[in-house]
Amino acid sequence: MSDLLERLRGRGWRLTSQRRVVAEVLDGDHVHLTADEVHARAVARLPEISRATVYNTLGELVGLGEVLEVATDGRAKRYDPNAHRAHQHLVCSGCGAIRDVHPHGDPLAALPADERFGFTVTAAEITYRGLCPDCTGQA
Amino acid sequence: MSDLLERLRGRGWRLTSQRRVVAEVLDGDHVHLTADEVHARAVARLPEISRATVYNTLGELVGLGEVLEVATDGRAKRYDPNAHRAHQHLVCSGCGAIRDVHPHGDPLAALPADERFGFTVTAAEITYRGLCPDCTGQA
DNA sequence: ATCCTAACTTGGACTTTGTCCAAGTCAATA
DNA sequence: TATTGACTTGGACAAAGTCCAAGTTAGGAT
Repeated sequence: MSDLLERLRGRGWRLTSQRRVVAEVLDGDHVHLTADEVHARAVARLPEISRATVYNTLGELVGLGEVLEVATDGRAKRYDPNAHRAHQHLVCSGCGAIRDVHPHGDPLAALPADERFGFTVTAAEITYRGLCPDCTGQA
Repeated sequence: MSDLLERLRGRGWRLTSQRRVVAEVLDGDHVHLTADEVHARAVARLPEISRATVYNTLGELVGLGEVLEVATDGRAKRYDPNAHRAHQHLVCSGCGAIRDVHPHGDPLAALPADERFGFTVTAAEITYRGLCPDCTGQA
């Protein structure tokens, strides 16, 4: 993730301790935290960081294309640092767990021209739903 | 939509004027209203209907499988009465317009077993994004 | 036809998630 | 190390939705 910070500094970002902490919190695979979760973890490292700054920083990272915003339910948005490899999401209907997944083929290809209604279609987001191993038993 | 009301009555629904109005508002193709929009249109027909009842009724219709809840952005959920024919959604990034679309092939088939992480996968929701004809020119 | 009652509706308070702003602080350049 | 514009802060505000006690009513029972 420190390469991320370097990259952002190259883009004129001022490197504050708050931004560093947010970037650190988002580091890793299969990370899909809500803004509040990011804030909670950031506070653990930098107690005085404010909610507003976390929202600002997340918004900037999304705008810069470094983090994806994922809305898998009607609740809080989640932030996914895995923005540089195309992927989709698999969500557990029981506990809400999320995994990054890689379906094969181009999802856009499945939408025929006569179903595009004149739109210029540029992306397809897929949410696969099911029960994770832990939740399959219970229910 | 009156067949819907009959069906629900068969399931023990009490047929109130409020529920009838909500069902009427949701009638049609390519309908993707937010709860507030449903409320506004319901009020036009039945001025004293409350927001709480609209939320209750929408929640019941979703629970009964008669209406789909669609969250295409991080904003308000939308309610789609076209629950009985499988379809996906095409959303305009400019103005938010939504169309029902029917990609071919089974979206689930594109997710290989080794990308399922032990989940029992039951559904795939696809959101295609792009610009509608009206928004393609501007931007 | 009318009565009864569980089911439904209501309005308002409350929660969650997120945005906005004026005032204070600080990273980075000179 | 002084300066300054970018950044951060906390609190007020807004949008979307939930919850609840009290009042109303659809529809079966009489």
